[in-house]
Amino acid sequence: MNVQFKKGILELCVLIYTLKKDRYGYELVHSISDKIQIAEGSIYPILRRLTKEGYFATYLAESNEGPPRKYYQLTHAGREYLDQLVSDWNLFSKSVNEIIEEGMDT
Amino acid sequence: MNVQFKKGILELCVLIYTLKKDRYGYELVHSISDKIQIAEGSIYPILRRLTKEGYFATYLAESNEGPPRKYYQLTHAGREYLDQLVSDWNLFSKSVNEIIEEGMDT
DNA sequence: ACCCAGTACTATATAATGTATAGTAGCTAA
DNA sequence: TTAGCTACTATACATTATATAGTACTGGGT
Repeated sequence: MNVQFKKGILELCVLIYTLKKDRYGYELVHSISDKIQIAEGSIYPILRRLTKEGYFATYLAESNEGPPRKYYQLTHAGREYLDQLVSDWNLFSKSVNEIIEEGMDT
Repeated sequence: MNVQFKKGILELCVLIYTLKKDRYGYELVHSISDKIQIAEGSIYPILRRLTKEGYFATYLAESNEGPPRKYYQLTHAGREYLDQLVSDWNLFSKSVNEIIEEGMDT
């Protein structure tokens, strides 16, 4: 899949998946990859950045399937940022679709 | 507007706008900016790259409103590439919308 | 006891691309 | 003649997805 299209959207995906429950990195990679193929190396930098910016709180929890998991919990600021991103996406994709429709109507 | 969302899409926009008739750079900047705000510095590198890759043929034409204009004409390969990009975009935006719908249904 | 696969995270370097900024140059109108 | 619009070029920069490598824990097969 077109790599450039993903720019900015992975952030949105990560935030959405943490909306209903706390998630850990490895889980996010595989959940998101069901829809949009991504690499492990893409998720962890995003998680660190969003945490640094105050959109996630984190805590460690033991696992019986491997090393401890770092869980990411959406903060209030994170929720607001997510809403903004979704709104931006809706406007953006609408504009792109209009350009395509107007340009391709044969 | 979210800068990252634009990555990869400007290319698609440029190609679409040259589908019905040949265009020059300055014209493209302003046409596309009606829908998605972009800078002059974004368009010209794209035009040079797409030309280098064989998706555009170019020719100069005089203008009575300023310096000569370099027109960009979509090649057959350019048309095929555009079709591919639109197809990629449709799949991508569908996936993103599914993720948003599934994640935000309260 | 040993090795391998799967799980889980971290760190670094790289590639792609939109933007900012600056510069060149032609035309028209006040 | 000067300002403003038109039109293109070039360079440096910021952001972000990826590739790659490494650390480390668990459990199963031999």
